[in-house]
Amino acid sequence: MPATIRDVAHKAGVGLATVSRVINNSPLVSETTRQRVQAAIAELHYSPNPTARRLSLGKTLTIGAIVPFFTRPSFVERLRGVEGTLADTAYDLIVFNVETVERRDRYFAEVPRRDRVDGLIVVSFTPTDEQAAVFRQSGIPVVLVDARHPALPSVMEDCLHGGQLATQHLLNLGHRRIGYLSDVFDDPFNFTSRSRFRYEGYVAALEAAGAPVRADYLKQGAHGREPARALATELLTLPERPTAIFAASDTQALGVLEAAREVGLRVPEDLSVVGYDDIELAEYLGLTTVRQLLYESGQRGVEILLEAIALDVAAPSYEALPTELIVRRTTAPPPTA
Amino acid sequence: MPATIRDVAHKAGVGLATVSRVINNSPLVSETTRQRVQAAIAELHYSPNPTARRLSLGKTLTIGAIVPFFTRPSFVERLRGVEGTLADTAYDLIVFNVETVERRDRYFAEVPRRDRVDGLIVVSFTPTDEQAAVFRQSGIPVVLVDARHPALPSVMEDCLHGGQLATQHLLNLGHRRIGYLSDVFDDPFNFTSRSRFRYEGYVAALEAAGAPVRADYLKQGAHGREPARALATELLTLPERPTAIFAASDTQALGVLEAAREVGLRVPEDLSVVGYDDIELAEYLGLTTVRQLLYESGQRGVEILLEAIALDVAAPSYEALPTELIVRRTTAPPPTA
DNA sequence: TGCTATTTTGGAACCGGTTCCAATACTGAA
DNA sequence: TTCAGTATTGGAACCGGTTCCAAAATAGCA
Repeated sequence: MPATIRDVAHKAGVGLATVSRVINNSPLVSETTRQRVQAAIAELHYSPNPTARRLSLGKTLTIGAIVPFFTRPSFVERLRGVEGTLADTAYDLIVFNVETVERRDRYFAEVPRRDRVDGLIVVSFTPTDEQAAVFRQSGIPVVLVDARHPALPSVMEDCLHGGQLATQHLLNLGHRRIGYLSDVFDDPFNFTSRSRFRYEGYVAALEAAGAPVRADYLKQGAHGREPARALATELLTLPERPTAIFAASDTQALGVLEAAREVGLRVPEDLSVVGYDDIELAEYLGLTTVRQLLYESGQRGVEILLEAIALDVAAPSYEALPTELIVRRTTAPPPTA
Repeated sequence: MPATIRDVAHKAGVGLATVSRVINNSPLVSETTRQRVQAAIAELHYSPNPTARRLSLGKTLTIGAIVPFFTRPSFVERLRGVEGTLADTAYDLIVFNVETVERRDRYFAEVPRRDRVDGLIVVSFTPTDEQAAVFRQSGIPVVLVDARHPALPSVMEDCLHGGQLATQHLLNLGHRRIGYLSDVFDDPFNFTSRSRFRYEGYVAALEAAGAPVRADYLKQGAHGREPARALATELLTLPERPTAIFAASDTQALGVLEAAREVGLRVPEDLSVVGYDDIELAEYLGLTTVRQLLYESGQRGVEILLEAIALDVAAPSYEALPTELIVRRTTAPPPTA
């Protein structure tokens, strides 16, 4: 059995309060006593029991992260930012992976409790107003990463700007007929108001350039390469097909590339394609895309959370992370230009 | 402040021991008392404080997972198996991500402690004998997933068989000059005895078929596409180049494909390529590869761990998970055949 | 009805820390 | 040398559960 603080106190010939002070390096201990206690600690290989500490302090010294972390690589990268930032603190990270709506609801109900975690990071889920209210009433700070709610602190990349960047790039190349392809704006997970913001950026860029925003150039479907391929085929067989397609994710951009191949269009000569996310594959395939600060988003989320814990307030806030356009080999001037 | 067990006891007019019995549905409570207590619990929205429970029980109700989880997609998939299996139990999962040797050593030293976790899953690290000894002395069960050590319970795919499968496939197609490309057998993380086992499978298959095992057909270097590309180029510019290359990972197989393209060899007409892992990209590119039961490996690891915790013994064991050959479009008979 | 056997029940100790508060040990000045 | 004032120290209560053990309540049987 491991040594307890009482064993140390006994061996060092001091009271337990003194040992506790040494452990938490309080200045209220004389140098000689400190050394005596430290010798005892070393001799007994003592290290404080975390559970007892938690109970006594009334804190869990634990941060929870609710993440759909396996469904897309970008979530994993954000989680990595969370883990990496927490690793240098005294907090443990408990991971709650969500792959179904049921699991999400279960975690949303069970995890945000004072005696379970000291703070909670929620990645890529936009809570409903009721859920946000539950978070607020839980008494622990909850920070959203890659999502946004007016009642909660949020860190999110600037999708609107990202959409603008991508579209502007295509406009600069001379494109005027630019399609937009994404998953549906409202899915059961509430993932994707992101693609809505990207769409808004797309629209803003088009309007600023005086280019038409055509309803038949907007295609939406389930997430994934295959559905995107089908949608892209529809776009590319329109009587007046777009000369460029902006896909709301790289995965979907892959579907677009496939569709182009099938239809017999060369990329980028006949068709320009821009993705979003900059997944590993994007570099391999030379896909022009928008890169987000994924790791940093998790990092900032944790920083905000730890601050909220320290100050015991979690004021709603919104922090936008910049995005960056990565120009590779799938974009070029339109064929007629 | 949330209600405590004493609040419930007071409200229900019973002693705390009785409330505790109701919570842990002990049979030693009369039906009427049980209902009275349950009413009080419901009314106060009581739920037991996990930290207090842990301290009292002397268990952490927590499982730790030390994983290099972001460095490769396959690790994430295994971790997913761990998380998914734990989600239906009373255990929390604390994740320790390792990206540097320092972090690994720190976690190996700090995490396997009775008062920290009840059990530990170590993914994709082969411990040294000293490390294994530390694990055993920690007093908590430690299960290796995707690694193996004679002193510890281990779950690992049958690499040898995987290597055999891939090589046999190429032999069946008529290849006799088959190269093997992998990372070095010993790296600082001790990841890769896996590629050694795969190599052994490769050798076994060649020998069984009476095909030559040539030293100049074995190339090793750092993991990653780029180093693999360089190594493959060496292989492909040999005076008598191999007609097929078996790469120890899909990532490295990508490098082989690039090298083939640069050297002007068509795949699979001039060169057959087999990878290992079946990463997402493999399907996209039509890469023939060996698939492992990644999710299942994490799952089995947890099952073994929970059993060891329940029985309070962690006998060394080794469980091999089957592998499967996925034939796609990068393998064909050799050009001369 | 009386007495033992069996259920139920509650008190109190315990898990291993932290911290308030009073007690003790020092310090320097008078 | 005495005494106030400060620096150290230790005892005990507390965090919120679980569980041993003895006591109380009920049941069963003569």
